[in-house]
Amino acid sequence: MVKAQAAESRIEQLCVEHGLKMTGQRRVIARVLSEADDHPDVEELYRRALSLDSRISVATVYRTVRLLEEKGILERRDFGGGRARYEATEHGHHHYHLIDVDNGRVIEFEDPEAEELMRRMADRLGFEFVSLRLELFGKKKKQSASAATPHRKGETT
Amino acid sequence: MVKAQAAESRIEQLCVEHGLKMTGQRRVIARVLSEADDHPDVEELYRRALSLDSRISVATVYRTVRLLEEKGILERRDFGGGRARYEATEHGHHHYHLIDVDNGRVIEFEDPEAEELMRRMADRLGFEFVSLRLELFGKKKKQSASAATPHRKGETT
DNA sequence: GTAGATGCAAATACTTTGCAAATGG
DNA sequence: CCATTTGCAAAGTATTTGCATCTAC
Repeated sequence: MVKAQAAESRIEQLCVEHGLKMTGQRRVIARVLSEADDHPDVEELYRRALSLDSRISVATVYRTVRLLEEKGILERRDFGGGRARYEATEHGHHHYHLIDVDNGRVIEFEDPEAEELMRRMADRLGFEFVSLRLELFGKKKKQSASAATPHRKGETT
Repeated sequence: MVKAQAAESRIEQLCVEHGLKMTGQRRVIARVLSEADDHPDVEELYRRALSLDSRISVATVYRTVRLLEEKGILERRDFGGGRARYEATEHGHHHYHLIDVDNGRVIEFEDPEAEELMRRMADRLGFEFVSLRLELFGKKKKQSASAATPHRKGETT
């Protein structure tokens, strides 16, 4: 009684839960997104999807990321440079991005205080908090006397 | 000995200080930018410039905002919606933006804590703080029991 | 006088869309 | 089956650029 089938990717599961029709193309794109640990733009998603299945067009990638964004499964990011970047929506623990201005690399970090602070700020301004966009730009320091890099989640593109 | 001439706009002064050649078009665009208290996109800057002087092309507006951004006189913003928005760089006291998700209106606010917090975060991650992009998205609350709206700077588009 | 700025239109870059053919539930 | 989705190419936006002409310094 074991289902002998290629494992459903995490994002594919979410698609099914949202009642989306799972075409071959969507399955591939969902898989690419599930396996990505960076912030690919559409062109890059298309490239990765093509390497898994050649019968995908870039228009479908555009349509799919738009759909998944509307469903709240994906989040669109803008790190400058014109093109939108995508990453899977995370449930509770939000993270933010530090962009290395010298090479464009992106480091994710968490900061529980930041959201707390901004929730209070929204409240004071008479608004209900919806979301927060927080991007830090910095240059890597040369000398590293401190070994600790707390809250660091990883470095990607 | 009084110079009888149309007052130099603040941004025009900055242009001169940066050694830019002051053409008629640049003077007009500088004036429009100096007088703006909102976050106009290129199309809007072009419209305002045209109303002061008809011999300006949109290409020049694009070229000028790019130049002024490179010189650090202007800052480019992205509030979603595809087009870049511009505002004059402020010296010391930075402000951030709260975007009303219902109507796209933008409210500026200050928060000394936010930058402090992010400077420390950058430091912990081994980076030298360069800048911070912070945008808050919210919905206006209905009932307003609190009269105080501290740090509020103004509401624009 | 001359390096640099401008206008115009064509080019680019990213994204969306119309339509006929293909397909998932 | 039939409502949806897809591919393709054309259309849309926002922005940049080549080139001849103009202009600030």
